[in-house]
Order: sequence, then C-alpha cells, then structure tokens
Amino acid sequence: VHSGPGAAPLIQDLFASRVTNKSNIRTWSNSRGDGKLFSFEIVDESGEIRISAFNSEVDKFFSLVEQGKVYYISKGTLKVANKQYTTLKNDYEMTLNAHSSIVPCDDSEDIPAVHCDFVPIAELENKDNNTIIVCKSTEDVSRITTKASREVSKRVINLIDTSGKMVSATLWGEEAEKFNGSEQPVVAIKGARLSDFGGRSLSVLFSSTVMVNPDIPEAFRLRAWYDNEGFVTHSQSLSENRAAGSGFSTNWKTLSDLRNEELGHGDKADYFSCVATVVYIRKENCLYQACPSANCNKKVTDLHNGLYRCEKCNKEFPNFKYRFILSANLADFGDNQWVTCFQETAEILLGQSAETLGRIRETDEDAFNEVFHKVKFSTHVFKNRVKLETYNDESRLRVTVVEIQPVDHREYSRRLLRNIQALAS
DNA sequence: CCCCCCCC
Repeated sequence: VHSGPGAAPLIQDLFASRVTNKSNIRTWSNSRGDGKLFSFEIVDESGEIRISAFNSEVDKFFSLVEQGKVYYISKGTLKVANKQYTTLKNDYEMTLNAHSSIVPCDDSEDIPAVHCDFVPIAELENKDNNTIIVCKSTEDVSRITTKASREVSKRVINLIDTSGKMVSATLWGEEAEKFNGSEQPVVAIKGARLSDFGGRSLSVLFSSTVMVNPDIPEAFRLRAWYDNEGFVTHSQSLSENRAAGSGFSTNWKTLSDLRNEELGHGDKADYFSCVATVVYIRKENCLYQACPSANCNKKVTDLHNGLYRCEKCNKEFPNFKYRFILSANLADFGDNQWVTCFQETAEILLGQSAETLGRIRETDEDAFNEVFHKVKFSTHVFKNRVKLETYNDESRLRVTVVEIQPVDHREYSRRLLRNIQALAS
C-alpha cells in the first residue's frame, strides 16, 4: 500500500493472496441510486482485507474470483473500513475500480487458508465479539418468519470445546439447510456475532466463515479430544437450552403480570418464573408432624401417650417426621403475592431440613427465629405453579413454589435491558 | 456506491 488514507490511495504492489469468503451478487436500491455488488475477503501472510466490486466490476470479476483460490490483486481503491460492518482485522477495505486487475496464481502453500484467533467457549461469557472453534450436536432445520415478513431457514447447532462449556450458534438460510452435524464435525466459525440472547449465543452472519473439519492443527487436537473423552463430558451451556424435548423457555413474569394477565384462570394451571424478594414468612404452623412411613406424609395425631396415629395408614407409631408447609409473602417492584413452599422448596429457601428445624424449634427459640430472620429480604428466582381455586363462591389464586434458584444477576440484567429495548422500540 | 445477517 503506497499511500495512506488520504485521497483515493491505490494498492499497487503484487502480493499473492487467497480468497476466503465470497458473497453472492446483491442488488440495492436507495435514494442514492441502485446497483449490484459482490464482496470477498482475502488473506496473505500479513493479514486480511475485504474487497468489494460494484456494477461493471461485478461483471468483470465475479466468475473469476473463486473461494479458496489464490490471486494477484492490484490497483484497488482503499477506504477506511466501517468497523460497524466488519469483524476483519483491518482498518481499511478495498474497492475494485476500472484499473484493478485480478490475476489467478498457481496455488502457493505459503498463503494461509484463513486467519483465525480462536477463543475458548468459556471465555465468550465476557467477550464482545469472537472467533471460535468447536463441535457437537445440531437441531433440525426450521423455517421462521422475520419481522419483515420474510421467510428464512434457521438451524441451531450446539458447540462444545475443551473448556467444559457449550454455546448455541444459529445458522441461516442455505447454510442452515445444508449443514450436516450428524457425525459431530469440528466446526470453526470466524466472525460470528456474539449475542446476549438466552445467556450468550452466537449468530452466524453473511460475513462469517463456517469451516467444517478444517485442515488445521487446532481442529485435529479437538477431534482427538472429542473422540477420546469429549464425547462423554457434560458441558454447561452458556445459552438457555431451548432444544426440543428438554422443556421450553422460561415464562418470566412480574407479580403484577400475574394479575394483569390472569394467570391460572384457565382449565390447567400455569407456570411462571419471577425474581422476587421474601418479605414475610409465617413461622407459625410451618412444620407439621407427619406419618413416618416412607410414602405417607399424612399429618399424625399426637395421642399424648408417646404414640402418633396416622389415619391414612390406620396405624400408631412411636415417632413422626417433620414436614414443611411454608407460607411466604414475595414481593417485586410492582406487587406482592402469598405463595406456598412444600417440603423440598421450603428446605432450599430456609437452608434447613424440616427435621433439623423441627428439633431446633423444640430446643432453641432464638436459633429457630434466626433461621427466618436470615431469609427475610433475600431475593431468588422462584418458579411457580398458579391456579385459581374457588371455595364457596370465593376465588383466590393459589401459587405453589416448585423451584427456587439463585438470581443470576448478569442474566437478569440482560433480560431487563432487553425488556427496556423492547419498550423503547 | 453495500452494510441485509433475521426467530425465540
């Protein structure tokens, strides 16, 4: 490159470079006119650059330029690259003009196939954009309709590497239809877009390069790792798992949505998840004495003679077991709601087994109160079952907690930001 | 001079 970013600099030296990513011919029409173009990327030992050809240069060069082949390319016009539209490591882009020439070159092994800067999946969590190498399972192709009423094919592939993490990548269009993941190929993706959808996921762009079983050392190492041990490793996904059969996406609601959307008013119960804070727990009656038989949780009657009677089993026992039925009041920024936690969820919320807390209650009132004090104003993700129940013409919403999880603040913040964006658009 | 890259 002889001149800088000043007045229409030209590429004049003859260096051989390999074409790595060639687009189809596209047409455009806008207020500044219309036309057609195609673009491709080239690499040599020193780096990579994108080249665009318009109108007559499309006619001249489109069929000459082939993906993977090596050429001498000279006298293109340089302009500063708009980083918004490219992931290539180059501050400039080249446009072909009437004086440009492209001459095929006998393939030279010195010319690299592609420039890659592989990032372990585990590190995607904190990256803004990336290039990765990975492998694993695929979903079937499906057809979706875009907001602009355009129908397009998509296929999600799930990718793992030696970092122990998994990430989903979405392929589009023809690439989605043709992709064959049935034999767990090694896949290198250059220039995917890293999105924060469902945690973190990847979208493969037109400008991305997807290489299946590429002929590079990283791919051979990954193949060996997968065949020896990788195929049995459990990888934790950075992406929310939406694969068919493994459940559906989380039905996030706020507590005011619960009323506004009349959840639980249908024939079947509804399930929803919320981020909420415990504002009150009823300590009284949170534990009951239950039948000690393995599969019976029926409340027993204390006969006050050292024996406890279970009406269901029609038996008397010298002992009982403690079980939870815990009423808690949950609040978020918009509303609050009484919920019930049975044994498993109550034990998680209080951090104590029913048995232990029952014994504590018998022996140490302060320690018992402390257990509840600690939980007050703690915030969790609650997954709940909700159903409107009617007794004697009186309806009330019964909400049962079925799962309690810690708040993933990173994921929660991203969801809030997405919601704000959706409200703003 | 394009810059579309989608859907949940």
